This record gives sequence, structure tokens and C-alpha cells, in this order.
Amino acid sequence: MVTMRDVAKRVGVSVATVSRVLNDSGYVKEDTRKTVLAAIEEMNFKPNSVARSLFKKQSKTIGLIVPDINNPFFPQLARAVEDVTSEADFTVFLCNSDGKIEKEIRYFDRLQQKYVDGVLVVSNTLKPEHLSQYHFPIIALDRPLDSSLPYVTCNNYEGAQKATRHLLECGCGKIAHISGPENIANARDRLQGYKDVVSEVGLYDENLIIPAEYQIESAKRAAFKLLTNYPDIDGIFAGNDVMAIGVIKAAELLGYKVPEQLKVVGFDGIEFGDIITPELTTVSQPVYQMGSTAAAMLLDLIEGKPIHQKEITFQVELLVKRSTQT
Amino acid sequence: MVTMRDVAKRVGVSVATVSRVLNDSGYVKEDTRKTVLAAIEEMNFKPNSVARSLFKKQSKTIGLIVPDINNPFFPQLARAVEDVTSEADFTVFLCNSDGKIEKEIRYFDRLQQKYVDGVLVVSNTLKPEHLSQYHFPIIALDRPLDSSLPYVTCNNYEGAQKATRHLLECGCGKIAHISGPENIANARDRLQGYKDVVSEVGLYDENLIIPAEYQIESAKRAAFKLLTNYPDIDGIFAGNDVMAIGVIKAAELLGYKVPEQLKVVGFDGIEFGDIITPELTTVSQPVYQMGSTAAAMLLDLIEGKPIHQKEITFQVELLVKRSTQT
DNA sequence: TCTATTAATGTAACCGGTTACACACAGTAT
DNA sequence: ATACTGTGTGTAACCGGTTACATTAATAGA
Repeated sequence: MVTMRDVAKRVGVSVATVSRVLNDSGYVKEDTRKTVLAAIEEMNFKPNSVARSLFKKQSKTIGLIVPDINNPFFPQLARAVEDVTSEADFTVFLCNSDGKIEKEIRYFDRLQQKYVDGVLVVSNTLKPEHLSQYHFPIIALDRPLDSSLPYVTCNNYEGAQKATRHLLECGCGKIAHISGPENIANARDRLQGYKDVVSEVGLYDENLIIPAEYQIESAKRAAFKLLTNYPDIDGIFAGNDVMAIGVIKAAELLGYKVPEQLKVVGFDGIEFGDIITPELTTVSQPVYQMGSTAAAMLLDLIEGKPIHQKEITFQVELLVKRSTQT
Repeated sequence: MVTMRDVAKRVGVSVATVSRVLNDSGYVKEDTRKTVLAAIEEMNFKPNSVARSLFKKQSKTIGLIVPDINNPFFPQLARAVEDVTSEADFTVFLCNSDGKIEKEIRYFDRLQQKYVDGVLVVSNTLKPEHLSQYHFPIIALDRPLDSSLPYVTCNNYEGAQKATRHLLECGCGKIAHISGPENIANARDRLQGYKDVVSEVGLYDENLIIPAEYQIESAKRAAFKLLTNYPDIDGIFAGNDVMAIGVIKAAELLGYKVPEQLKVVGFDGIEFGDIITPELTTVSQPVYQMGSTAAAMLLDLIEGKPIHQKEITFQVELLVKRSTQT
């Protein structure tokens, strides 16, 4: 590997001069600059970022911690984050925590040891006391961690209301909800949005709410149970799209016609909602935008820029498709 | 940040001794070891991996370059890679190249500057002459790059044959193929597998082959064209699952009943093949296993272990579902 | 003419682990 | 008593950029 000293020796200047050329700092005579640049080119010298990191205590690197990149929501997010940070010459460490706090902490430690400049994290479990020891900016994504930490999320409560109202408007009289895991904030918000709307019109019934795991199979089982116990259910709001797909699968198996006999709404707006038959009505989050906004915010924090807004909540949009057509 | 010197000072030993304790190297008296360990614990000292990297010229870090993490094939791969390497205390840089060679090279340069210990890359464009300047192990994933480079892939040719033969066995007499981009090796292999089988039984017709982009919309258009020009097509083998979904969507719009009038087979075995109606018959690749194998191989290369096999080809499996039911 | 000031460059310490080498001392073989 | 081996520890150079500080020359201002 060619080092700065090699370049300096070749040109006959000191390493300081080469460094100055490289960083456009201090005074360098135009002639010298050109010679140095030529030598750098010729010798194919690439500065060693590890050495630089060591001295500067920053690495042009960020960490992205998600529960599982396999969950269709996260690749979009990861892509957005990578696009924005890569543009600013940063590189992204990808970490899968499975939502387990030990893994999250292990990753945080590792990332700190590698001098990451900041971390974006999707977590339900981390508390301020875990995070206080890390001296780099942290932004929570999708799920707020703590009021002291900046976060980017979407309006889950309102989205759930929109979904539930839409089912009412479609003429549904018995609307069930398959909710996400209770320890996930957005699942609680969505549940609350549903509850408030059905209560408003006097349709609240706690037996029509079943929690599941944000996964197809688990939602399928939940839907089975619901539809078996209450065959007259005519609308189901699922806590996310993946679960809504499970609902449609279950309904199909039980001989329900969607949307004629049963209408289904999901949440997230993942791409695959469109491939199921019938296409899925859903509350769509601007996932890419959420990721890119969070990433841009993190870069600002890293550069020490003031943050205009510590908490950003994106609005969601109801996309009406076949699964709720009247 | 607590440094080794802080710990050394506190205990009253030299940094060398602390380092020996940390690395279990050289001689350290049992008493000393305990005192040092206690101080490390108490002071919450975490060794700085950047400093270590600088000296050791390796970073416990690898790069993973994929075209686009949004493509449903890659999250699984990424997850496998991260699982295996994380276990060995490595961290993964995620890079999205969009299949563009400039981006790929930019990432390679960046990764080299960060002293990555190795790279896993999915690419169609990189040539040995681009790669020769990088002095860390590289493994090609999914698509072989060059005979000199180790790679992990699956038997695309045979898989395509299986798919096509299956359509024949289902009684199809006019079988079309929507192929992937010509510059992608696996697309060429799949095309060839198809061609060879239809030729064998005298059904080859070049008009029944249309190239598309490994994407839903593009495949939808291709299927439209095929079915419009040749309404008696009764079987379509799509180059991947995403395209197969496009085919089913197109068939639906044109009023074809799948599988009664038209049978469809995909390739890849992505999870979402099961959510479409009818569920998709596909040639399934062991994606997770491919990723974990490649990662394990890379770790071996990094540790200087001999590689038993430079080229690993996984067998694929035909999963028969509703979309080809007779 | 003498002192500031700016331009241009070099020297060396620094970031924080790692390790070659030196040294000291114990125990053992000769 | 001498030489040798094994144990335990410290000193300082090293990895490769960065930058505070020093130095020198040249130009400007008094």
C-alpha cells in the first residue's frame, strides 16, 4: 500500500505538505500542489482512512440497527439510509438485532469501538440509561425510543383511524383488529386508533381484538380464530400488511370472499400488497422518505449543525385497492 | 474514552501488560491479570478497534456489495452473511451498487481504504482487471465473476430444465420464456436450460422468448405481448419469481385462468411467491445457505485457511404449487 | 533600515493499541 | 559456580494520517 510518506519522498516534500494538498488546508504553492497531485495520481495513492479516523476520532461511518432486514419494511429503509449517507461519503454498518436488547447493546458497543459517527436504530427495548454511555448522535427510526432522543416516525394513530373509518364507510358493521406485539409502540398506537373509532360509533368489542406477531402465519391463526368465533365479522383491520396478507389467506381458506363478504385493510404500504389477489387496501407510510430524512438528520447532528426539529412525524395515506372495494 | 494507558496507570503496570491480558498473549502473572481485568471492568474500558486496525492492517469488517437490497432476493442473503460474520465478531458494510460498475469500484476503493478484511460481491460487470489491485479476499455471490475468483452460486441451468420439463409434464404444448437481462449470467443459464429442453421435444420457437428486466412491470408487459401474439400459449417459465408474479398479473388482466388455461413457473423461491393467488410454482434456491456458505468461506480466506473448494454450486429444488396444478 | 505580516514548508508529537526487544529473576541442569 | 531455560514485565518503535509549532523567505508598512 502506498502511503503519504512514499508520495512525499517521491516529490521531495514533507508529509505535512502532502496532507495539506489532500485536505486543501493551509498554504501550498501552486507548483507544489500540482506536482503532489500528479504523484498521487501516478502512484495511485489512496489515503488510509483508518489512520485518519484514529486521529480525528471519527470514521465517516454510521451504524444502522434493524430487527431483521428480511422484514419487507426494512430493506426500503436501509436503501434510503445508504443512499443519503453514501452521497456524503459515509459507509453503513448493517446490524440485525432480532429486537433483542442484548444484541442491540452488543452492536452499540462494537460500533462505538469502531468510532462510528452516529447510529440509526429501530428498537422497542432500549432505554436512555442504556444509551447514555455512547457519545455519538443516535436517532430512533420508526419507533420513538425516548423523548430525549430525536426520532422519525409516522402518524400511526391517525393512520389506524383512517383505516377503521374507511371500513365503516364501506358499510362494515362488525370490524375486528389484529394488533401487533404489545411491546412495539406503533402497534399500540394503531390499536388505540382503531379502538377510538369503533368506540365512537358504539361498535367497540374487546373480543374482536387479537394480538399477533407482525407475521403472516401468526395473523392467519388469529384470523381463523376471529372468523370462526364471529362468522359475521365483515371487516378486519390488520396491524400491518404482512398480517393483512395472512388474513386474506385465512379468509380464502374459510371460503370468505374478499372484499364481497369481508373487507381487509393493512398498514405500511409494502410493495407486495399489490401482488396479492385482491390487491390490498393499506395505510401507506413514506418509508423511503422516513429513512432519508432520518439519515440526513443524523448527518446534520454529526456535523454539529443545529437540528430544526427533534421529532418528525410523517403523515400516512390511505390507499384504497380491491380488498375493500364495495 | 478510557484508553489502555489509563488502565495501565491505574493498576501500576505498563500498557504492554494490559495488552497481554487483553489478548491472552505472552506471560502475565495470575495476580496481575486479575487486577488488570478488575480495572478494565471497573473503568468500563473498551479497546479501540481503530487503533488496533491501524497496526494490524485488518479491521474485523467485511463489505457486502449487492445491486439493490430492495430486491427480495438480497435481504435474505444479507441476513445470512451478517449472521455468520457477526458470530465471528465481524461487522458488515452494506453497499448498493445498482449494478453499475462505477459504483462498484467506488465502493471497492472505499472499503479498501477502511481496511476491510474481505468483500462479498454480487456483480455482472466487474472484471479481473478491476479487481487485481485489491489485496483482500473477494468472493462472488450468486453470479460468478471470473474463473479466478471463488464463487457461490446455484445450478441455474439445471433449475431451468426442471422448470421447463415440469411444464411439459403438466401437459403444456406451447411454452414461452420471459428471460432476465442478457448481461446477467444466471439469466443466460436459465434461458439456455429452457432452450435445451424445448428443443429436445421439438417445441423450440424463438418467438416465444422475450427478455425483460427481472421486475414485475417489465415482465407484465412481456407477458401481455406474448399472450396477445400467441393466445394458445399454455405455459410460461419466467426467469425469476418477481417476473412470474408479473406474468400472473398480466394473465389475470387478459382473462386467462391460472393454472387451468395457463401454467406459470418462477425461479428463486422468494417468500412472496406464496402470497400470490395462485401460489407460485418455483425453482427454489437455498438463498440463506448460499449466503452463509459464502460468508464462512470468506472468513476462512481471511484467516488464511486453505479453501477446499473454490467454486460452490448449490442444487435447486422444484417446488410445485397451485400455479401449475393440473 | 527595522519590524510586522503573509506565504510556504518542515519537524515532530499525537491518536491508541501492538509487539520486538531488553532486562530481571527464578529454577534447573552441567 | 556457570550456563541455560522459563517467567514476568517494561520501553519504545510502529501503524499512517493530522496538525501545532517552528522556521525561513519575501513583501509591506513605519
